[in-house]
Amino acid sequence: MITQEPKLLKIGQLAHSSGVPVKTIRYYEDIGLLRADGRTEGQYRLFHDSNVVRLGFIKRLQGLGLSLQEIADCLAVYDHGELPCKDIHAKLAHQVENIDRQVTELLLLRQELTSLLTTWNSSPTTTANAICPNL
Amino acid sequence: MITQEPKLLKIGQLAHSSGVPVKTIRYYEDIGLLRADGRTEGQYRLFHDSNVVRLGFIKRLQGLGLSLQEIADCLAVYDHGELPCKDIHAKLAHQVENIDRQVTELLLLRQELTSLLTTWNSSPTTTANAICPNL
DNA sequence: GTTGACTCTCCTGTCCGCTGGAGGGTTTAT
DNA sequence: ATAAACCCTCCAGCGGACAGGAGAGTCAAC
Repeated sequence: MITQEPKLLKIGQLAHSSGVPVKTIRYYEDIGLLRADGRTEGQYRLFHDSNVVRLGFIKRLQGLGLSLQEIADCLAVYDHGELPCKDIHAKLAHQVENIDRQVTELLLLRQELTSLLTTWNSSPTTTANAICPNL
Repeated sequence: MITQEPKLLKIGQLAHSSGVPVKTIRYYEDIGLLRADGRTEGQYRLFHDSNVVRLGFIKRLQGLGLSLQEIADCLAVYDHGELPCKDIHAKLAHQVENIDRQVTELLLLRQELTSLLTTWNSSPTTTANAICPNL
């Protein structure tokens, strides 16, 4: 039986191996995204190393425009596999819908931009259309 | 020849027909997204009605997560069809890349979330995995 | 056992994108 | 002529997501 030791990290180590600043980690703990798994005698936070992954997850969600509050909701799914699930399930489903909407809008914008670009390319320096009509 | 009268709107009218609050319009003017096309005797702003469209554009871009600064850059394309274009062209192209990246990430997240949802559905109330392993 | 790096709490400041309010002038309708 | 609605400027504040720094305690190494 392989004893997989769950390493405990001090905040600086966690910061280092997650790429998230110490200050931010403390902030996340404050608002409940994270929980230290203990403290030393001298009140140093100790984090289970799984928090490296957790922070990665947070950062990924955040990179997609979710607010920390929304991320907290998502994390609740992981933390309590428990049964306020109904709400959370709905929320997640809702998020998925949001994503779909976002994607289609993005694609639309993408098209607009690229068409703008090609217009720009084809009429290289036509100062004529100084006040662009295609707005 | 059809004389297309360019209507001038007071800020309230512009607000009404664009759906953007008066305060916000003034703010946008402050930071240079918009320009009043004149003032009355008594210093009331007057806006060309094309600004209705302009505000719509701004709001759409904003809805897609662009900062007001980035939007300003985009608008510069319209306003000066002029030749800092090189930078702006690059920026727009960059935006397109960003969009692509965002879309792929969104789709990835979407998949994660849906798989989470289905897992949840299939194992209805398995309190067993209270601390979810698939983080 | 002392130095230097690390950490603690608490408080303040920053940037963004507004929003609210005070205090006061302007337009428009009647 | 007056009231209601509208507009002006300026300044303050707010929520989100941190970052900076003061002042003090702790840990690890030599």
